[in-house]
Amino acid sequence: MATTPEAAGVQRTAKPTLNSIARATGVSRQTVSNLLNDPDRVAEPTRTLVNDEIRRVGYRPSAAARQLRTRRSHLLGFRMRPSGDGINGSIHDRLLHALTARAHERGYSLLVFAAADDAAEIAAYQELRATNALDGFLLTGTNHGDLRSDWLREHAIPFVAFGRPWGREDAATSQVHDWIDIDGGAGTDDAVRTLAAEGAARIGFLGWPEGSGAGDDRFDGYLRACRALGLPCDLVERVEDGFENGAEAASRLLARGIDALVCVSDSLALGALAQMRGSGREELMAHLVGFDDTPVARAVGISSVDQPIEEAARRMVDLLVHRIEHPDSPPPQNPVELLSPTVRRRSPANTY
Amino acid sequence: MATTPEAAGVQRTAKPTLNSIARATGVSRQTVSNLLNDPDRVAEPTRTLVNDEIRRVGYRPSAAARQLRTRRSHLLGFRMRPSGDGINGSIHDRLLHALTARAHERGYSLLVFAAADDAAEIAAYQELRATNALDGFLLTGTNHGDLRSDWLREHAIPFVAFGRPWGREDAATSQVHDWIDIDGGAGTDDAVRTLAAEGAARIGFLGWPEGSGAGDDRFDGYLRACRALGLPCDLVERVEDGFENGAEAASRLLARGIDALVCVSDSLALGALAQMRGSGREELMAHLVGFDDTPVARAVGISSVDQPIEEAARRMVDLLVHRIEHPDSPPPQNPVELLSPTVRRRSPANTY
DNA sequence: TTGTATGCGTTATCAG
DNA sequence: CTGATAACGCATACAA
Repeated sequence: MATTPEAAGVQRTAKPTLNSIARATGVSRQTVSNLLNDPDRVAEPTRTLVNDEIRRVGYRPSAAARQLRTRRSHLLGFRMRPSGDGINGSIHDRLLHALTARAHERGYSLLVFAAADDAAEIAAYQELRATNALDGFLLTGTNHGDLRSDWLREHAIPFVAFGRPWGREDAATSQVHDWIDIDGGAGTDDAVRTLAAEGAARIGFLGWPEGSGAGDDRFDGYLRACRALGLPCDLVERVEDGFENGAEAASRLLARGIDALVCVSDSLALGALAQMRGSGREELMAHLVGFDDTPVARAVGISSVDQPIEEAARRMVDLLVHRIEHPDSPPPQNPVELLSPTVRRRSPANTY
Repeated sequence: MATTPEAAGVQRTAKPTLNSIARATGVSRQTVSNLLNDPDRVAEPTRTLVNDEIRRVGYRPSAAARQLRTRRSHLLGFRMRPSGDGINGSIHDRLLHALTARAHERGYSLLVFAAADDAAEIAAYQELRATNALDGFLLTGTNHGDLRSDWLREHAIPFVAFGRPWGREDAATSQVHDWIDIDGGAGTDDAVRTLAAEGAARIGFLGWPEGSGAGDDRFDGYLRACRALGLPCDLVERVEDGFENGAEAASRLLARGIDALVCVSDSLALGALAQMRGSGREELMAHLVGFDDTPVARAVGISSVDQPIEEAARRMVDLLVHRIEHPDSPPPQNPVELLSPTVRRRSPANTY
């Protein structure tokens, strides 16, 4: 890689270091260090002098050296999940992006890693923690009896989850660990009420099989609203996620007579939409609500429950950073938080 | 952080280090180091002795210390792009996942960062390179006169792009920098031929406005195939990406009389599909081809050009790692590579 | 084959 | 308010 010196006029100087700028300004090395970490400790004459030199040479502290000394990497771990359906997966993408942005604002970076299953994820924690000294982890997709959170807690590793610790009676308020979640039940509740206010009397529910935390939660919201409104609450189909399944289940619901439909995902909603059209029940298309407000729903014009992902990401990072930087002071914000989603009302594109 | 010693029975031992396991086994510190970096240099009796101890205490080398010494972080940078349309965005997600997995196999991790535009991305390179000592970068979405690649090249920072250096006559073979790309033109070419073989005579093209590398490339493929086949090649609409735009443009194409349609994205294809149905031209839906083979296309049953993203990711990582670890030996693989996509033929779900 | 010395860039401790 | 000294964990000549 022998670059001829004259060829690179721009920046042929060696990488600036604490030492080099100390020499250049005639102060000692730790004065420079102090200036960076605790500016008030250094008096005015030297302060600007050193500051100017720092800017002049474009000095940036070495994360490795700092990490070696402070045992902090300023790195947060995030596991990449397989794209899955992809329609709903876009929300994962959105979360990652929001987390990255917020972490950056707080002086942290995200280290992403792939893991096939939860066991592999735990192994990754261990490895990343030991070698790369990750300061904490951001979890997604918590499920019943989640092994990951247990492991992390046992090892006293800071983390915050997107999703409640499901499977506990007190899931919605449980403080077994820090978490931020979206109140899915409130979303379906709201959807039912919106539909009912528009005149729907037989509102169907198209959800996931019993057993998934988020799915059950959304089902509960449907139940709650229908009962409160005195509407039938047995127009229910619960199937695995996916377009095809949505279409099939919707056809059964259609046969039983519904005049509106709430779905727990946009994949299912899209399938239902197709079924409605296929069955010549186009008038129902405007009374269909999906979940996640994915780009597909926006494009096709399906109403959907919009989750405040960016807000959730902000809180997750803030909470985690607090746990890392002030391990034994209580966080300024609630360590468990249920955020409310919003129903985005729209009607299928007229051409569609 | 005062944890009572007796409370934590599990692992109260200090973090194992090169020194600690050297002491425990009675050898010197660098013997242990050697064992790790060049196992052959240490003789059999000691080898297993030390190895056992390493496993016993679960020793893992400190990345920070190693990085400080070797000036290598084993970290690769990847910029998160805004989700955008989201339909097409899922391919970005897929790429990131594949890159992460391959990097892991090669002993590297991905550091993701957010940047609003290319200028911010360059600033991020500089910062991440200086502080976190990233070994290299993975670029996506190269465009005409890309500033990022120029900057990286000037600063001799290893990188590989997903996308050609557009805007050069020799884009398809240009070696101005390492890149892997999908041969979009081959994809549309293939799509046209497939459609023609099935009897289509007036094949339309729904693409992006002139000026985007990938878009022009795909248009070229269409042109090439139509001319070779003696088919009209002027049934063209070029609009900004999106469902609505796709629907509108498709209606114009429909009016001009087409019997098949090739689109440069699944968003556009989905819009076109809607338009076809809305216009009572359902028979055309089976002769529609999108691009990227996104989950939406799979769900709805739109044919689509599938890009070998995983393959591309594998090559990108391998190439970049080679550049990092063997800066002046030529890479074993071609530093620029055009991968062929595959047309996934399907027909719209019958219920849809 | 194994051990000794030294330095990577930073922060912490404790003098002056 | 400033500066000397030590240490973080590892790798790399070099010497034995």
